[in-house]
Amino acid sequence: MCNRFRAVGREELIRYAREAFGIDWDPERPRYNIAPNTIQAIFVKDDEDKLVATQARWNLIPFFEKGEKAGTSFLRTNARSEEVLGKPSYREPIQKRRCLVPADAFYEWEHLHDGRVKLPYAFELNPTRPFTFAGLWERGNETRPPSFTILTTSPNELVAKIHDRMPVILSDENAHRWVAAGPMTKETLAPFVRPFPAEKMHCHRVNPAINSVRADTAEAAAPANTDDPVASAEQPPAQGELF
DNA sequence: CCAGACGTTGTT
DNA sequence: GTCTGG
DNA sequence: CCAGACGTTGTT
DNA sequence: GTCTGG
Repeated sequence: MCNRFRAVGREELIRYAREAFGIDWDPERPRYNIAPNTIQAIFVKDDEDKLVATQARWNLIPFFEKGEKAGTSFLRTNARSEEVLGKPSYREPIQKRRCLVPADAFYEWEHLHDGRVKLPYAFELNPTRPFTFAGLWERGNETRPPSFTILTTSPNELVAKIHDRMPVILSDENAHRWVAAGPMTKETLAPFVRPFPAEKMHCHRVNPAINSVRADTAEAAAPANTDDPVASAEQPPAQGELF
């Protein structure tokens, strides 16, 4: 789960970065449909321990993967918070390269009719406002930019209706702590990776046009038109041909 | 995550 | 069915 | 010792 | 690079 998210409210995101983190950041364009392997802003500590926005690719490529095909065997867009301390890909990032991923929604799909129908939902804070995912990043090199992944955890009651995992969302207070220097142990990690409270979130169905990663538009990210097309959207496609 | 492709030969 | 691209 | 993995999600 | 499996 959580392989799509949204960051569209330019003014809100600018204000959030400045007021919550003291970061001078302008997302420049709204991203309605952020997909794996795309470049997106993350917040990291710089050499002087100051929080800054930088660009990174969503799909963490671990330091041991070299060459052209690095990162192509499978996605590392999510990292299980339960496993992250021990996995070779994340062992060092969880200690030294934690980051924040600014967003204002994430998408989840409800699968119907044996997976032939996929209904997208947007999950937002309530009231809707920007937030950050807990992320990890890895350095880039001559041929590729830095890369990042988003931690996952068990779902809260709201997300559990659709999926059995959810991304780790940080309170503003925890976001500061997340990127503060310090060793991470099972005990110190635990308070960060608890499911974000369901009562502070809400969700709604979205236009299925969002399914296509190329649909990076306000129309595709708009709430589903519940006046009519629910039935048709949920109608199973024809079951093969009858000769 | 979902959508869309899924192939070879020739080759001025 | 399975892989790649976004 | 060497070889091979190194990851997550979904499963109406 | 480092860990796991054989």
